[in-house]
Amino acid sequence: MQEAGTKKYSQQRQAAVRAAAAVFAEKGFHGAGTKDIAERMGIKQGSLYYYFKSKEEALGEVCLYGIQEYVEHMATIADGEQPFEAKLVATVTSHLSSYRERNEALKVYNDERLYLPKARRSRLKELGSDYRQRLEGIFEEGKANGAVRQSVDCHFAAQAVIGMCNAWGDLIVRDPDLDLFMVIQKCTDLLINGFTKKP
Amino acid sequence: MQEAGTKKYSQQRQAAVRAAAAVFAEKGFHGAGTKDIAERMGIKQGSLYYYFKSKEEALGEVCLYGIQEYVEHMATIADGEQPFEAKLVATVTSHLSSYRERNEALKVYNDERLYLPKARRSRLKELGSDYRQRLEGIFEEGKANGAVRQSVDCHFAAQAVIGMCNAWGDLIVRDPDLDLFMVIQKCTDLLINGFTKKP
DNA sequence: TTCTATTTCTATAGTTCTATAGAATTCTTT
DNA sequence: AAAGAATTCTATAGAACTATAGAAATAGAA
Repeated sequence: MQEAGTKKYSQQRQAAVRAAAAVFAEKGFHGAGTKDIAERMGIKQGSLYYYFKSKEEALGEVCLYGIQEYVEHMATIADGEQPFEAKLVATVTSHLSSYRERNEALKVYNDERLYLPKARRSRLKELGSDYRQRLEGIFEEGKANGAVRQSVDCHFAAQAVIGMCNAWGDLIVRDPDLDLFMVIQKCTDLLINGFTKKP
Repeated sequence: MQEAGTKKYSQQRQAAVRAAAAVFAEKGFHGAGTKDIAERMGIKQGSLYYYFKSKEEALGEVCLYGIQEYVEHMATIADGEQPFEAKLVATVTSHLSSYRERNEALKVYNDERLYLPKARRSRLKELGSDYRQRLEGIFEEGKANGAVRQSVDCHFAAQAVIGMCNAWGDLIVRDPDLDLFMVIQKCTDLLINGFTKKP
């Protein structure tokens, strides 16, 4: 069995997670077979179970991989010293870029995580809440220092930003030719005009 | 076999489509079994094939059911005489309300239609394009008569509205206690502030 | 009622999929 | 090179699922 410390093992396991991410993103959790994942790695179906105890575990790993770093990045943004608008731009940029960089894992987190059993979902839930709360905090801070209109509901606003980014993220994953920076720029434009005061 | 004209048949078939919609929305196309759908109708698994030639056909019907009326409604809005803002409000209202009224079918259209074979998807694609184009037209009209800022990209704007509505629609389907009209009001607020000129 | 058409049921063939066991191979270290 | 550990393979049990065929039940019309 695996010695979790092995360098080769963890590299290959990372590859397994990425392969699973790609396949789950394309076919969905239930639509994807363990055979599809294995094939993408160039190994046989049964061999996949050297890396995962079950298909569900694979999904769990993909979701975690998909959201983890990106939540950490949000913490950095939220705790920073920048003004509201810069934080919003940074958030949208980070969120949308991660759809490209980390490939399909974030999409899988969004679309398939509900198929995980509750126990496996709790850690993901924490991370998701963490993200949303920090984003909410950015809006609250913005309201406090006058950048954001008083009528804005911060909880709604955070949800709206996340929802919009995910919707565009879907298109970004599906269409590799879509201009990422164009999308980032237009999204932030919309949000800034939508939430901040006019000079 | 079925005589398509029978009143009872079409009623029961409608029930079958709705049952399929509910199950597909909850478990996804591949995660759902024909048994689940049949059970929800109170019939046995095999009997379902009296109404559908295949599971795929069921999905096709659900998607069609999910988007059809709602596209027709959009045509009415787009061709109307109202000013830009009223059209935008009507669009968002129609879109989000249909997540409640027509239950889960629209969610299924959004999330599962890609699992249909191309042939079956073409009609849906038409309807979807139709919707987006008309929405784009509303923005163009708005630009022409000065309501919408000149810097707005109408194609982007239409996609953003759709994406935002779908994201909230997901939450609306998942959480029946979520206040629909609150969401509608806040979404339109954001969009109007984001896209129109300030007085 | 009796005949006919509609709807549902039972049973099953045939397929596909997950997970496991144990053998075979490859890599690492001594 | 030989031993031991890590990785992959083959083969398969066992479960689940789709779709079909034909029998049974139900409802409607004559």
